[in-house]
Amino acid sequence: MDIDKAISALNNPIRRQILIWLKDRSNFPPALPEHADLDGVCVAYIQEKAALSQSTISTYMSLLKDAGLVLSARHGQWTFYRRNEEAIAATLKKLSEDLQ
Amino acid sequence: MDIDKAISALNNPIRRQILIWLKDRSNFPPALPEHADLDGVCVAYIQEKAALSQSTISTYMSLLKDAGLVLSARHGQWTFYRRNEEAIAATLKKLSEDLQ
DNA sequence: TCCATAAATCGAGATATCGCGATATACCGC
DNA sequence: GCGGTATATCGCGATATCTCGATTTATGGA
Repeated sequence: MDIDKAISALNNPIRRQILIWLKDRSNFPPALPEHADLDGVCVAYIQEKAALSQSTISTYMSLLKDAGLVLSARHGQWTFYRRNEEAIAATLKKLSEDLQ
Repeated sequence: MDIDKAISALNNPIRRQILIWLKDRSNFPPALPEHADLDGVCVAYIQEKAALSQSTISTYMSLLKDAGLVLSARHGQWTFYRRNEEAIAATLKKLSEDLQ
C-alpha cells in the first residue's frame, strides 16, 4: 500500500465522491440485464454521475486503481469498477495511526 | 473544517512527517530555558529536522495552519507551532466516515 | 469484414504545487 | 536608532495535476 499514491488519489473532491457513490450501487442507473450478476459500475455511469468528460473519468478511475482504492474487471466492452474495501480501510487506518 | 484544504495539506510526505514529529516534543532539541513553559516547536527546529529551506518550512507551516491542523503562537521573535489535536482527529473522522 | 459502442490513451493548455534564494518584516538587546 | 536573529513573504523555474477533445484500442454484433 503506497500511502502517498493513495492520499494523492484522494486529494480531489470528485474522486472522493466517486468512492462514496460506489458504496451503494443504487447511486447509478440499474445494470443491463446481462450484467445483473456482475459487481461494480461501468465507466459511462460514473461519468454521467460526475458530469466530467469520458477521458477525465477514465483517467480518474485509473488513478484510483493505481492507488489500489478500486478494483476493475473487464466484461466485454465494459470495465466495471468497484471499491477495494480492504485497501480503503488500510489507507484510513495507516493515516490514523500515523497522524493520530 | 475544510476537508479539501486538510487533505491538500496532508498530500505531502514531509508535512505529514512534521505532524508526526510534533506528537513528541523530544523529537526536537530542548527548548531554550526562557521557553521552557511554552508549548510547541519553533520553525528553526522543524527546519533543521526536515532539512529543507527556511522559506519552504515557513510556507509548509502556514499551509498546515491554514488547514487548521496546527496552531501557532508567537513569543518574541519565535513562532511556536503545535498540533491541533481536535482538528486532526476531526479530519481523520470525517475522512473515515465519508469513505469507509 | 464493417460498423457501432465502451474505454483507454495521447497531446495540450491552464492552473497548482514544489522548493529555492532573496528580500521584507518583526522583534530583541544594546 | 542599530545590528542581529527568527520568521514571513515574494518571485521564480521546475514539475505535477486538471480537464478537455481527438484518437486509438478492444470488443461485439450484423
